Amino acid sequence: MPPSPLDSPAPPQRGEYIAHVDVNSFYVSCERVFDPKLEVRPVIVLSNNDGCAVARSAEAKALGIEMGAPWFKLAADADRLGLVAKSSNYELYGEMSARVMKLLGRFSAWVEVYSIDEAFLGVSGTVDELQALGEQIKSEVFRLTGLPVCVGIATSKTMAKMANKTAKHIKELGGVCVWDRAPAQTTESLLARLPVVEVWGIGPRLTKRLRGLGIWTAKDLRNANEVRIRDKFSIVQMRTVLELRGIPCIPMEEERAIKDQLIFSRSFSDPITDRVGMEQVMGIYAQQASARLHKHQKQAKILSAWAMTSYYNQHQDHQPAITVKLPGPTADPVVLTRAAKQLLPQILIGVKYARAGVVVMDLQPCAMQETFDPFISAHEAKQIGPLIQQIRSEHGVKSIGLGRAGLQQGPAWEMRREMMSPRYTTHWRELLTVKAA
DNA sequence: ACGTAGTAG
DNA sequence: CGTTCTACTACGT
Repeated sequence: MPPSPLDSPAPPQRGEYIAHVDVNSFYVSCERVFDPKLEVRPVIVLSNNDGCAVARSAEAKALGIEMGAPWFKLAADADRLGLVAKSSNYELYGEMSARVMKLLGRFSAWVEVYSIDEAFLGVSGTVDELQALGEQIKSEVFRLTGLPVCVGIATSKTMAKMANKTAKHIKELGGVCVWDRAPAQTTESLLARLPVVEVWGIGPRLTKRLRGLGIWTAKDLRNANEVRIRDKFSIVQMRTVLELRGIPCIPMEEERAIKDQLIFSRSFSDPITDRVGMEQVMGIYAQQASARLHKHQKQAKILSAWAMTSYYNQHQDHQPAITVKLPGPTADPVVLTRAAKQLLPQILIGVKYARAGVVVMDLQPCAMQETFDPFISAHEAKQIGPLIQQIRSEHGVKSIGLGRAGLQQGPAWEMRREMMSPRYTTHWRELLTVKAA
């Protein structure tokens, strides 16, 4: 039956929705909770090594400070601008995150923790009920943690993210945006003004290629032929097109009990140009990976190691990498170190390597039972890894280490603070040597 | 199965 | 001179 002006208003439709909750400038907001003087000032939080800005307050953004802006370019002007920079305090952020996520569990039994400061919630109701729910989430999180969040609610994850972005940008919304509650005219114009790079899942490379197809805005992408998009790009981008139409294609996920891989990688304060230096790095990184595997009670079946020159090094570009099948599932530092050092033959003398990393993959939980395994290594059987961890916890992390990674007087790069992540570095730079094999 | 590309936060 | 770190999915071979 065609609608007529005499019809009573449609009864409010209850529907299944997804709420996206995101803490505003998360790291900065955490700092502000414990240091209110930072309110109203432009504040940034720096990455490891105090390398670049990874979180910016609204005031800092207003100063034109970009995400990833290198601190060395900002430091000179900081005083003049009244800019406050803080080094990362990941322990603090992790704990604040846990508080927020626990709170969100009160509003939905279906919470997917997407990142340290974001979650998706399965919710349902009329758009007005959802508006009230969003406002309640926002005020309760603030009341109980001191952290400001925005809430976006829509029928797909991509649109929930879009709604959240809208809530952040249009301050009249008060930090909550229920997409379907806004007049179509409004949402259409929002999509038409939003550059396609702002869409969740569309990065700079895809943006360039999409422009070649005449797709510049979120609206252009939504209206694109999804099959054509799939053929030109991949199934992922086709899903994005459908999600922009409000059709959920990205399911809510269970918490991943077992991560697929674990990475330890760092940039060096000074480049490494020889195999001895790289050998030491591989030893340290492999032992870090081992420690994390132990902590999570996991074992790995595959190890990759890689090194690379700086992205900014115009003269050299070398990215050696290896992948090694481990003799069996293991977290043993001796086995992992030996595997990681297989990268060394590929290291070219004189090339300035700027970073390196160790990746362990194909992770599985440690078997609880003590099974007979003819392939288990001698060190593993003797539990060298757990022993090292225990000694470190009792005598400090500088007390013990394997091979070159245990040298207390390492080469210059090792002593630079830039080598270290804010939490772990203060520990593992002070290792001693022990012969384990 | 493995290496590469791209993306997110 | 110098620009983070971790983790995922998809694709090509």
